[in-house]
Amino acid sequence: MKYLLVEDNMDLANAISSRIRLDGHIVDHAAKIADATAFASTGDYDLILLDIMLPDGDGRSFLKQQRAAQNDTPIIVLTARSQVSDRISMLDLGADDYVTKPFDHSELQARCRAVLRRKSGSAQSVLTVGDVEFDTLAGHLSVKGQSINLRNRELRLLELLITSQGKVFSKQKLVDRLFSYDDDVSENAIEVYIGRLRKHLEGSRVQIKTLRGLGYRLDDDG
Amino acid sequence: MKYLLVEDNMDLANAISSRIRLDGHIVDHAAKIADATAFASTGDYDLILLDIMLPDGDGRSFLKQQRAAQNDTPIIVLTARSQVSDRISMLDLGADDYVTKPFDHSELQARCRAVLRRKSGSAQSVLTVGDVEFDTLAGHLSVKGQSINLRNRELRLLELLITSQGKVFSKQKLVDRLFSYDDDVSENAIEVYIGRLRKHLEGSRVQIKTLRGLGYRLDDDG
DNA sequence: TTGGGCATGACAGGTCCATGTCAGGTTGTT
DNA sequence: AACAACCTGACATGGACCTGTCATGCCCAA
Repeated sequence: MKYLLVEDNMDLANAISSRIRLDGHIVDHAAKIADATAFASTGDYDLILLDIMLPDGDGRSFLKQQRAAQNDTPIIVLTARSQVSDRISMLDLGADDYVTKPFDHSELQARCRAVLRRKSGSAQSVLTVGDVEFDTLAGHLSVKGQSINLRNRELRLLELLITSQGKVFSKQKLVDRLFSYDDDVSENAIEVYIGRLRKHLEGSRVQIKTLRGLGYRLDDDG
Repeated sequence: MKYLLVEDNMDLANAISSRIRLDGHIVDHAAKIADATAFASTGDYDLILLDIMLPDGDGRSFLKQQRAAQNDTPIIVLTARSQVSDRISMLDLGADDYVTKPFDHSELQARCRAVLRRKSGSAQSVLTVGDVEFDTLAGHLSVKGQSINLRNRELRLLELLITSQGKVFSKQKLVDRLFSYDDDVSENAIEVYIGRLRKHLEGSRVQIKTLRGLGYRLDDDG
């Protein structure tokens, strides 16, 4: 999963970011609304964590802006305890949930999971394609009943491909979704990971097709 | 578990050793019967893997020698495919099993487990002492139903103490059983590990007693 | 057949974790 | 009290694993 954290307090931002990374996710960080807007416009995020008090404006405007622009990426608002009335209006403006500061990480984690589950539609976390089963929550793959260990990056890549099974992803798109803004990574990294994933999927009906010049697609050749 | 591998072919010996170590066990290696006898006399091994063709004599003599000396450490013989008649006589001489070369590691592994299980008497692998449950096969500890993660060395130490619950182990004895001949380790390492194990056992009725000048003993204070 | 896109084995850097040592403190025995 | 045995927090080391790059070779299209 790729998170966008919008928060101007650097200490807090770093703390939250590192916890999210520990869970194996990617985080980009924006300290201003202007930056947040630029990041969000890529549409590469699965979840946005939004502080309301920001130096160049109110989180509310960002929220309105996003929803007006048809961006339905889940947004969780981080509010201070005092701003009670705000919290309700946040939900009205299209926020998916809010967490009152101070919070501990396990609470935030739980809210994130809940929101992601709600948005992804299905209550269940196990996706099945052909003879492949993928548990998005546990991050676990099994092929023909055989359990297979994936490394984190392989996992995230497979998650992308399998949740939009049949869709074509360009290498650049995959880079954008799998890496944070400031690591800059060659597209070859994607080729390498596709190769590694293919190795894991050997013997399965499910395979990753190369569309020369376009990208990759997960197919079920049943 | 501590293994003694008696094998003169260095390549094969190294291959087998490293696989055994990967399983978290200790291996000492002897290339000659003379060395093997010296090693085995310590009685610190849980299992002996014995090649028959050795430069300074026949594995048979070693086997006879050990059994005559009342050493009932399990012995698995490694034979070449041709030596058919030998294999039966091996069992008569007191071998517990044999494996014909070439074999793959999973086969050897399975035979070792089988022999160890047979020798330890109980078919079940879960030992219970007081409010502590220890699964020797899975290498897993739980205290009062709470699952606890142990590191490999802690596991092996606990395994020793719990399978001979009530017996006193001197620090030197523990070093001999937990480490291979060529790592030389201070007795302080044992003190450290006892301390770590005690931490894991906090809140349990079961505890490790210090017998000053003598060693350690696992007790159930129920 | 030529060139760009793609595949892949080998490798280097980094991170995480298990492990044993050390130093200094505590306990127990004489 | 004095000495040895023992305990323990902090640390250095090393190995295992993850990860992205590189170099090289393959493959497909024109």
